Amino acid sequence: MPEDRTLRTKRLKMADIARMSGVSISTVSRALSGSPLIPEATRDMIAEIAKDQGYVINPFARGLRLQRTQTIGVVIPLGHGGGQLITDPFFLEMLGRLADEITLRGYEILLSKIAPPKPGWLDRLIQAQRTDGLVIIGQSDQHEALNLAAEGYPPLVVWGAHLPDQTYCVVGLDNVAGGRMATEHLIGLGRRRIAFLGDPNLPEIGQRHEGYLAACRHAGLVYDPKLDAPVAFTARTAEEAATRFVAEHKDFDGLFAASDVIALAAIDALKRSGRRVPEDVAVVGFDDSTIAAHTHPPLTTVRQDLALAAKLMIDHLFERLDEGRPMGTTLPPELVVRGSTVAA
Amino acid sequence: MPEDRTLRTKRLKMADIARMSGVSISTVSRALSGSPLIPEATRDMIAEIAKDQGYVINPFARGLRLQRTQTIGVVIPLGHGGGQLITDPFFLEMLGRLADEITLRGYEILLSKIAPPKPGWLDRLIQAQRTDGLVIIGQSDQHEALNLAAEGYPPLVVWGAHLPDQTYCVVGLDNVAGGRMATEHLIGLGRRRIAFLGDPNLPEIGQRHEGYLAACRHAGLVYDPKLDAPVAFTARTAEEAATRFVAEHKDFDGLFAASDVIALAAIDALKRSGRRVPEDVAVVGFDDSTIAAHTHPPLTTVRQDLALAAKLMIDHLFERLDEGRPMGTTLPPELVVRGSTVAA
DNA sequence: CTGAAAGCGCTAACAA
DNA sequence: TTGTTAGCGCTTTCAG
Repeated sequence: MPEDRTLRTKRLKMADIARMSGVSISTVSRALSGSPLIPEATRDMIAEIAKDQGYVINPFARGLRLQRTQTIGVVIPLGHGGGQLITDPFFLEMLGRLADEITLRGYEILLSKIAPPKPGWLDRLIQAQRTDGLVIIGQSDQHEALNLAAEGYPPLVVWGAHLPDQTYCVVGLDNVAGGRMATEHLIGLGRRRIAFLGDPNLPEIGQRHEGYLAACRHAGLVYDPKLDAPVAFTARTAEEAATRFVAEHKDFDGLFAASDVIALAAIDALKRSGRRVPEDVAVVGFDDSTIAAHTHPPLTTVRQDLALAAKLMIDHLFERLDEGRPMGTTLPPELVVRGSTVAA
Repeated sequence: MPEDRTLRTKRLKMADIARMSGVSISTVSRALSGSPLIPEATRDMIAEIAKDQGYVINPFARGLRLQRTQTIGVVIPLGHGGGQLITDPFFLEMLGRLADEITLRGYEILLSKIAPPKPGWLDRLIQAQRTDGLVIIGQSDQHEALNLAAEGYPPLVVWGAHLPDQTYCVVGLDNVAGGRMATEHLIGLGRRRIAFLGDPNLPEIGQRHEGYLAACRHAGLVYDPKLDAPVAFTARTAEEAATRFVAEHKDFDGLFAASDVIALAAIDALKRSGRRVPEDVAVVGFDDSTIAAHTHPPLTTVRQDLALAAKLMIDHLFERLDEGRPMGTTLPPELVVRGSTVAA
């Protein structure tokens, strides 16, 4: 197995392979790209020499020439709280799924964390021409920037909320339905004082919040802004808010959290404050992360199918790399009932 | 804010900025790279025009010329089980931490999943010259390949086990100590029939297994190979093995799992088989993933500090990008005791 | 201080 | 069927 030898010191270029094969550079180029102009025998001979030598085409040179990079950019804009770190299991799992889909299609993945997004960040990403297309995980507060960029740059797909005036391609859950579903579940269990935990300035959370409000209204519950805290995607703020709810509102008996991480943090805080879950307060999360099924109590949550979501996003992206202009897909939410709302 | 305008249709190049600024391309190049040859006034003028136009240097052209990419490759070799997907929270969290550290230093991240590693995979990655350096998450079964590649390629850092004949730079836990620690904890609780779950062909797991054996031996326990199952990092195989243990070994009372994911799957299986955790079987995991603190019961586990690990890896990598040749760091494991071994 | 020009490694007319 | 050649967009000698 020649390619298992120790690494040759020199980086080879096509000219080296050409010399070794006794042909010109163009012939090597054509042979390695499988051009029908080159007879099979020559092609195989060159391919073998290249392989033996461990030669790999320099993607920068190739990219410069072809104006294609064989790379998809995966971008995580962190416009809100959560500090600078990518830690929420939701992002991480989505990233893993996207990586699988992109690799499957023979593309490379360039990962960018934008924290915080500064004016022009998306333009710069596009202008740099480092990638053939862009997948944005989460709109954050960048709806306007996305709308502007999408006008002149088709290969862009976003995970997030569907917004009325949006001109870019979005794959996302029906968050209003998800929020309604979660809240109706709590109401159906007889809960009447239902709190909300999550930052509605983020489009997805805003829509989950809408669903929450709609469900409350429909059931004739009074909306109490004191039970509605715009916490970020971090454990700390969620714990503080939950602790405050307990202290200030003895009668609150239900909680809809905008993510599983928030829900877990809140449950911890509730327990510490002496409330039982689900007996005193029933809790619903959002995402159905891997954790949700294993927590104590197991978390009732709204499931997002990230494997499917990632596949759809990349499918759409590749259509857009051609002539297609799919405008996105809305996925149905699914309520997964577990012990945090219904005692086992 | 000019850069918030809609995207210009045309991709600009340096020549365009040169024309607009009334200078030559070389001057623009020098100005944008902050060369002291250019007077500040000219430099600012050019920088402003470039910014106004949303111009960004083409990294492929620059990379081709400079033979530097400003990119670090993060590689996940999946030589073993776990199928083709990146799903284990350990990988995902490590990836997130690395991304933070790399971004911090102004480098881009190229993410590669290698599943399964084929002969020459590492050479090809290196030869492609797409990255200035490589971080490998987990040795998988690629110790030999890493050793060979490291000879001629300094900017390589690996997360994994320290092996005696290793020539590459490794950051990793003292896994033997971790395994011993976990097992001694179980023994200290009076457990005598302790099972192991994990594939010792992976170097890290092999060392945890060594620690497990050493602790058992030291305590005078008889080693029973029937309580030692080489399961992969997936829930399914772990559940099967745990179920089998229960069926075939009525007296087994302790379990050391090579990862938290394995531990959780095993706990599920144990519960389904009617065993109580920790009363009937005490369970220790490994990793202290975010989940561990929230499971039922909360998981006793061996903590790996991934934030620190990621920082060390990237520090070492950048030293190696210069003249430094750090050979790695061994991190101390830390036992976190929770409810899966000691009832609350 | 500034510009002209060579060349990084590759692909694709265009010629032969 | 193959080779010659002109760039892709940038940096950097070298010459003013």
